[in-house]
Amino acid sequence: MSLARLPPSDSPLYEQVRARLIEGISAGEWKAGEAIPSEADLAGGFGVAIGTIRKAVDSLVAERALVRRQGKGTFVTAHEGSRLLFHFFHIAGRDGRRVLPEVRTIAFRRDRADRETAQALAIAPADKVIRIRNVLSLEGRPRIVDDIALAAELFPGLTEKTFVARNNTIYHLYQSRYGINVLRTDERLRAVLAEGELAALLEVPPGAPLLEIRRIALTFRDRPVELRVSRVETSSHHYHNTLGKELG
Amino acid sequence: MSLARLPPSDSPLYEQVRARLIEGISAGEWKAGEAIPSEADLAGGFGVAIGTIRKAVDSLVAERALVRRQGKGTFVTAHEGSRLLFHFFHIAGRDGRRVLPEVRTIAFRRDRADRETAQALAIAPADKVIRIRNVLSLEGRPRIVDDIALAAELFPGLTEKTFVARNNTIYHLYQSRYGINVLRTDERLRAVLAEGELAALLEVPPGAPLLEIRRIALTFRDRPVELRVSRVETSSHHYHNTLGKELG
DNA sequence: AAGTGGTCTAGACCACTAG
DNA sequence: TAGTGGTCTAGACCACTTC
Repeated sequence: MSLARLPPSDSPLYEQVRARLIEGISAGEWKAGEAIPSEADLAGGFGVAIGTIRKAVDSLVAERALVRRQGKGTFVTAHEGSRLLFHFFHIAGRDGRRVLPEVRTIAFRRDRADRETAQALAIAPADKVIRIRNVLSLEGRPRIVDDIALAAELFPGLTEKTFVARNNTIYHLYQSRYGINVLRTDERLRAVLAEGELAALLEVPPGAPLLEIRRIALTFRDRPVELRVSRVETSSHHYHNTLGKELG
Repeated sequence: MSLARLPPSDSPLYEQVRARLIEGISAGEWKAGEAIPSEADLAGGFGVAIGTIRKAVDSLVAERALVRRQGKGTFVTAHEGSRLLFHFFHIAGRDGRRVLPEVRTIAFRRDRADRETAQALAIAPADKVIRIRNVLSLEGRPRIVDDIALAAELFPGLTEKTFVARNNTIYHLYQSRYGINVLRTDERLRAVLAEGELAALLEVPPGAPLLEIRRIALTFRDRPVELRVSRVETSSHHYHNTLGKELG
C-alpha cells in the first residue's frame, strides 16, 4: 500500500515520498486524471509534515507528472486533447504559431526488432514489435511522415483498428488503454534528403531537404516506450525549441 | 537598494522577493560568480520569513540564474568553461557524446539591421549591429557555420580583436565584459540545402542537406541579446534535445 | 460549511565550508 | 567555531471549489 509509514532511510523524506508517489502512479493505483490523496491525508499516512509532502509534490508538478488544482486536489497528469500534443509536438508555422496536424495511418504491421530498434526500446533483438507509419498533414498538405516502433509486449491487443479509431493523440492512447504515461522524450535531429517513397508521400522532389527527428519516448524511470522517426518538410514550417526556462 | 522592505502589493511575497533578486542581478549589484546575501540576511532585509526567501531562490535556481553551494552561499550563475557551453550547445556525435567545437572567426563587421534582424533583436530597423561569422570544427573538420548578429548598443567597444581573443565561450564574453547573462534561448530548426560559400566552408557539395538553427538568445525579462543562424552538417553529428524533465 | 491547495511564519536540527 | 544552505516540523490564515 502506498500510504504507509516510510521505512528508515538515509535519503531525505521528501525524496522517499516522491518515490512512493511515482510508484503509486506507475502501478496504476491512481490513474491518469484521477486525484491523489489530499496533502493532509498523505502527510498523515506517511507520518511526515505537510510541508514535506508539498516539496515532493512540487517536484512532480515541475516534471508535469502531477497537476494541482486549487480547491479540488492534486491530479495525475492526463494527456487530454491538445495539452499533451503541444507538449511534445514542436512543429510550428512561419509565424511561430502551432498548427494542429491531421493524422493518417498508412501502415500497421507486426515485426521483429532489429538491432537498432531493440536498443532504442531496451528489448532483446528479435523481440516482437509493432510498426506504424503515419502521414501528418498541416493545413491540408502532407508535411510529416512518422515511423513508429513499439514493444509489442507493452501494448497487448493493440490492433490497427483500435489504433486508427483513437479520437485523440497517440500518447493519450498509450495512457488511457495501457496506463503508460509518456513523461519525457529524447530527440536527435538531423538534415537528410528526400528520396523514394518518402519524397512521394511528402509530395516533394527527391533531393529536397527534410528534417529527421529520431525520438525515444520515456515513461517513469526512463523506461523507453516508443521509438519514432519523423521526417519533416520544413519549407513552410519549423521545429521550435526553447531552452533554459522551464519554471515560472 | 535591493535589501529594503517590500512595498504593499497583491502578488505573493516570494514573487516580489524573486523580482527584487532579478533586479539586483540584472542591475549588476551582484555580479556573475558572486554570492548574494545569505538567506537569513535577505529575510531580515526584506522583512519576510526565511522560508519565503527559499521559495524565491528556489525558482531562480530552477531557472539556473542562481546556484546554491551548501555551507558557502548562493551565487549568481557564472558561465565558466564547458558548463554553459553544453547548456546551449546541443550538437553531439553518433554515440550521443558531446564534442568540443573549435571556433574560428572568419568575419567581423559593423552593419545596419535589416528588418528581420531588427525584429529578432527588438531594435529599430537601421540600428547599428555587429555581424560575425564563425566556422566551428568538430574533430578537426568544419561542421557548423554560425552567423551572429548583435545589437551594437549592448556591446560598446567590442572589436574583432577582443572577440577573437576570448579564451572562453561567446556567452561567457557577453557576461564577463558586458554583464549580460544569457538565460534562455528560442530556437527554430529547419532543413536546408548547402550552396555557394556555405557549401565550400563546410566542405560539402552543393545540394547536401544542412540543419539550419535560428536562435535568439535572451537575458532577464526575455530581452533579446543575440541572433544566431547556424548551419550544421549532420552526417556525422546530430542536434540533441531532451523534453519533459528539467527538475530532479 | 467543509475540504482542498496556496502562502507565510518561526523555529529546530543537520551537513557542509572555512578560518 | 561560526556561518552557510538543507531538511523538517507545526501551525496560521487565505483563496478556491463543492455541497
